[in-house]
Amino acid sequence: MRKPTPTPKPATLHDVARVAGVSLITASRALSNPGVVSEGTIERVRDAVMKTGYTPNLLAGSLKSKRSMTVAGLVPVISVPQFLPTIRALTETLDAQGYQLILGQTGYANSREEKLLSTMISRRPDGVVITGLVGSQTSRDQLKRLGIPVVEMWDLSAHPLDMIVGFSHLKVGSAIGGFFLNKGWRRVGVATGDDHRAMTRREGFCAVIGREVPTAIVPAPSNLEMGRRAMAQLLAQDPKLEAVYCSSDEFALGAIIEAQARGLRVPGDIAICGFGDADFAAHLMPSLTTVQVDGAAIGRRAAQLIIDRCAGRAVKEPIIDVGFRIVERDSTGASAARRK
Amino acid sequence: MRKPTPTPKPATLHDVARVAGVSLITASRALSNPGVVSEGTIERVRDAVMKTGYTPNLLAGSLKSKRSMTVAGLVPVISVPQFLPTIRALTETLDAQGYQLILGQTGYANSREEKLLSTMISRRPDGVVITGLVGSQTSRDQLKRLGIPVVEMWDLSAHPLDMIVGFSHLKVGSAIGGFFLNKGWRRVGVATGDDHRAMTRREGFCAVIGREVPTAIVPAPSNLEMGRRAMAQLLAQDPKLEAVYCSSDEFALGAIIEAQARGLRVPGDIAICGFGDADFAAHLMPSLTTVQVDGAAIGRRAAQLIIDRCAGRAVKEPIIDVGFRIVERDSTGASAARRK
DNA sequence: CTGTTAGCGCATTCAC
DNA sequence: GTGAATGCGCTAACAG
Repeated sequence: MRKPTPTPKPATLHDVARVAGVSLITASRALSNPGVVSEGTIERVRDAVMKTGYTPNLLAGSLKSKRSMTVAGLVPVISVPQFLPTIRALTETLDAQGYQLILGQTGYANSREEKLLSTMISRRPDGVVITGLVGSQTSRDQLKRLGIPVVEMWDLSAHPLDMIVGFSHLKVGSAIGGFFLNKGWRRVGVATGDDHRAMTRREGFCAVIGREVPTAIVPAPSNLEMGRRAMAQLLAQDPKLEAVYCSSDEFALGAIIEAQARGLRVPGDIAICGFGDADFAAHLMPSLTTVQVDGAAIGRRAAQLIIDRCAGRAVKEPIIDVGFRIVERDSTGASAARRK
Repeated sequence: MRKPTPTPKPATLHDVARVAGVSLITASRALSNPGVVSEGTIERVRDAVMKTGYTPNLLAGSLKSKRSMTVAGLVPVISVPQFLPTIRALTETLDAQGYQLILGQTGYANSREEKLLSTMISRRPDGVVITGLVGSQTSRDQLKRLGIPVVEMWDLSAHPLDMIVGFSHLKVGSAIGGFFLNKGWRRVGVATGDDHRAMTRREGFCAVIGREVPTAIVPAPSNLEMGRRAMAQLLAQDPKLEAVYCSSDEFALGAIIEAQARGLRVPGDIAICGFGDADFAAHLMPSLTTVQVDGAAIGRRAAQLIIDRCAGRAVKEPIIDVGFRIVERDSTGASAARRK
């Protein structure tokens, strides 16, 4: 049985000031702006802080100063490996400037995005970073009204809500399609999550191929197990598929395993391309051809945009394309060695 | 070039009350405690909220009510897959009760833990969830003084700071050691991260084996690449090693790859055991023997403890052992087929 | 360099 | 059911 209602009243700045024998505001300054306070005073205030066990109340400070030193960050799901480097870079870049990232999960459903955004905004962040384009008009209006910097990321648009850091999913799709065509593959398929960005990549892919292709769609986020099922589905549609593009590396790994389990050689009988360049991609057997995106750079740049604008600096380039590149490995390799 | 200083003054509850033609407090109640306000009034207030584009300021509300509806969560590094299920379960369980998880990364360094904790506490969370045991006395004192519920997790202790949810790393180590002994392996090694919990597992392992064993230590968090290097190091110490325990599954995968790259068969020439039961563990070639821990359960239970205590309910069981189990797969399999 | 005054936006406490 | 006053803990603005 543990303490159900502990009530040790925490010290306030008032207590510190009293103990230090200075006024409230001097104590405040000694802690947050030591430059304008004399050495001796700072010393006495620091002592008082120790004695009283004072911990500042940022809720109160933020209320008055109108700067919370927090940035709201929205991601679909935190456990999707794809966004981890971005989240990490965001956290660290912001932290270096004293900002705290407040993470929220929208869960690939726009309804939740709207609600979550409202909750986040209630805590008065100094900036907002959001995965994908802000969909709902309500949310867009709300963000604009707030007048705080907003960065959309992991996508691109000529007319962002405010600022944007990402790359073109349409171009990624076209690039993969072009890559497949170059290899001479015509019987191609797509296994994809159903989120907007992945669907846009599929669109670019089909545009280049020149027609709708066999497609297996799963609810995002896709994973290894779904990859196995999706591959089974695709092979049912066309047993002689030459190549498949999968919307994530985990998904692609599942596809490879399923293909191998059916006695197909990868890439001998069927080639596979993923997306994301996960840690493990280079180390699989066969190593996985995939699309590399610098997620950490997205996070860093997004954080920097927020920081700059919070510091009152005008941002010259509010639309940043970090690009992407296809990393060709064994899972699409050695076309000479392929097929019956 | 974008707006450097936008200043659309956001609506306050005061504005809402004025537009609705009611008093401030009535507007407040209509929004946060509709039960005690008449239907018509609620209607008018809701209308006024729309018209004004009002978003509540939780900073102000929390300052007065002394409940921020936030919970601080500290993890070593967010991008370590091991903790993702825990983080996710925490987020979702708390969210269901209206709480927001504020995540912070301590980075496996206690110095940062202390500083981060102070920052977090400044935002007056209603509870704190922290990975591992709180090390520094300063931090322990600070947390106790605050009088808010604290859950330590991913470890166990007879004397937690407040509450704890986890399992015994010493027992995990012993269990793996016992498992190896049972298989008849005596020339065994350990590849481990240098964090406290991993080192404790190693300790338990050595205790059962009965001596210090060849060990490769890498700075946490361990990853695939380090696994390759660690395995190389271990084989240099003892080329005839029969089995290796690795402190994470990513680490173990690296070890397997390095072994295979050197022409060793796994488990034919050398057996490998990981820790964590990552998604991919079951799908590797060979599938990976590892230790399964229910990370999501840890998150759920921890969140529930916080929620209960915030609701004023006394917690009868402040020490929760979620246990673990060894999942035996091919990487330690078929001892009959082994070795020269 | 230091102090005084005045709120930030809201919820609690008491009245009606 | 509704309202008026009060202050949560701190900092911006202006004095000295």
